[in-house]
Amino acid sequence: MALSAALLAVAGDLTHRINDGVVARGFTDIRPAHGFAFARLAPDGATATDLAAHLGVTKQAASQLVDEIVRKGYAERRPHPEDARARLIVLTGRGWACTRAAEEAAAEVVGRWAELLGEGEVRALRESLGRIAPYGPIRPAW
Amino acid sequence: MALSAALLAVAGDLTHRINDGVVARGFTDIRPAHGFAFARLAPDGATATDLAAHLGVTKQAASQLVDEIVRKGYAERRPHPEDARARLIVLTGRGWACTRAAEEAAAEVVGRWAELLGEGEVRALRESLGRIAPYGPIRPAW
DNA sequence: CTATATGGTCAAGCTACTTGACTAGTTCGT
DNA sequence: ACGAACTAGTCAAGTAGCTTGACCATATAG
Repeated sequence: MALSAALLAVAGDLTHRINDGVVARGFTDIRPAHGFAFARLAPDGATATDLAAHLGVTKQAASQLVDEIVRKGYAERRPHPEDARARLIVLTGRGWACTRAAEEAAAEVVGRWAELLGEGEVRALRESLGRIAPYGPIRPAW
Repeated sequence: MALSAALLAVAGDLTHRINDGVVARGFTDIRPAHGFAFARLAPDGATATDLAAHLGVTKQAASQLVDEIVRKGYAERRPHPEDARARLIVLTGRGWACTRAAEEAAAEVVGRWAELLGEGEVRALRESLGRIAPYGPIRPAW
């Protein structure tokens, strides 16, 4: 199997399994895309435009996504401390809980890889992928 | 950076770069999803239902995708030799050319990785990913 | 202090998917 | 061998998540 095909197959499977794990932990109303958004919001919040750039979509699409996660109680819009035009989107408690659930689910999958490959090989994998990972937006796979 | 995040970032980037490479080679009217379809059709053709299972979508969606690539000249529907209900979808010359273009583009990206990591590490990467790659459908990343 | 750029919203439209209902052909059970 | 159940594919309608375009409010540069 070609490297690129294997990589895409593993990535698709990983996304799917993380989503399943998050759903299994009781967060049934979100999609994988939201997880990528949460990852950007997690440290200190972000503006809708930041989020748009991170996800590689228009700011309108990002704004709609924010509407949704706000409506579902995962985040809230606050006035931005330094720019009266902007809003700072921050995770709520529920948002953080969901983020932790995603991390647990991801760790579970990686744990299964460790059983197949061994710890050393998993470390090497992380190391290699980390060195070729891009800086730009995290896009959906297609 | 976490392993799962790095993997998804690399996969998203790879998909995007392959698509760019395919477009640069003159195939401007297709999307990454079509490439996954071509991969399934390439050896000996497949039925729409096979394709649906491979892509993880409904057969109606697969059928619509087939409509599109037939209309654009990448594939054609033939009567199935063994089942009068079914149609065998096979690539045309243009479909094969596009598939080769995608392989070239993928090889180009992997070549860049080899510059960053070295040949040995790329081999190890392929080996590791091959061992954790799933058998099921190749899904879009989300 | 005017001109231009930027953050965000509103509205409308598009596209790739979905669900549901159906026809034509195949396979299984007796 | 014949009817029941299953399977390949299509037609039609609906939906979700994105897009483009127009716009307002605030910020920044000349």
